[in-house]
Amino acid sequence: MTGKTRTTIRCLSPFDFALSVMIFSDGDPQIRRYDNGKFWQLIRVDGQLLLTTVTSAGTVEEPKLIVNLESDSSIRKSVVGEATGTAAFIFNLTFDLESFYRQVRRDPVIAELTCKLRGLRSPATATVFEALIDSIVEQQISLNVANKMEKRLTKEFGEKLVLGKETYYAYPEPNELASASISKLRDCGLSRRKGEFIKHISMMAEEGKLDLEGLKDHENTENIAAELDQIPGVGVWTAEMTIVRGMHRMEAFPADDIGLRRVIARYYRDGKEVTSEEARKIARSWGTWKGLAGFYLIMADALDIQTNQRTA
DNA sequence: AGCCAGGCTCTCG
DNA sequence: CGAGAGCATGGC
Repeated sequence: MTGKTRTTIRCLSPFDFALSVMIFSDGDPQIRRYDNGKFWQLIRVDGQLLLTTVTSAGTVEEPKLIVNLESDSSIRKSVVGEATGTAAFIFNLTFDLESFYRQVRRDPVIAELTCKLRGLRSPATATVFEALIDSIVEQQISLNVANKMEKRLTKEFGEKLVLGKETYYAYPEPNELASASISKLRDCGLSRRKGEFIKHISMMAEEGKLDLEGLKDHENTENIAAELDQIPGVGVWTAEMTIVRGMHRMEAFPADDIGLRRVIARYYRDGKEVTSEEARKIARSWGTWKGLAGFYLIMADALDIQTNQRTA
């Protein structure tokens, strides 16, 4: 028995769906991908895996999303609500972009980019766990290499959903990585060290000694960073990346990030390298959501957008 | 070939 | 304590 259902989501304006999911254009079709107007990935609700396909049915100024859910068993009504809620979280649909735009007016570079990339929202992972594990995988090595390892991790340890002749993989749950052997983690390309950190974190999460998802509810973002920083294998960079990409706390600003420093160098220093201290200084005029401003820079760079503004 | 990639920890001195 | 080595793979 299979289940299929369709629903729509209203979104806070503006929202440019195609622009926001463009980064998944080269994604693995069995894991997470954007292609030909469609975004898809598995979403887990109460242990049930749902192939979630999202398309746009509106405009940037009057956005509306269509969500199709498909599973290998029947889909209950309450599951539909939770799955669409997760989708809304992934795309950060309730964030007030206009007040972000108002805040960055002081900085001519970001202000210009927010006009050219109007409606861009930064996608997040469905769980904090996924953001944290991926960030550990991405420590030090190139994104290209890290992404390959993440795919191997997902296909090796994640649960799969078979629909017709297609197979999809969900991101591994804590228990699935907690019971992984170090040598199998090594086979995914991870260093022994990283394998041990990931296994340890997964065990802590599985045993309830580490409530990663609960961190989302903490008032103070700096406290969350401090708590994450205590975890073995997690430093400032990993904590901030996890907060930004797993919680949508865009007030966090990963100034240590080499990729972010590179785009800051491009748009503010004519390509001349900046230290993390300089990056922080430049970001002072970006208002509350500095992490989101950074994301705009990264996307602008990826799309090779030129700016007229230049600050010396 | 060797160096470097969205870091972090451990070990010396 | 601060500096430095070591780790993993793959692209250039």
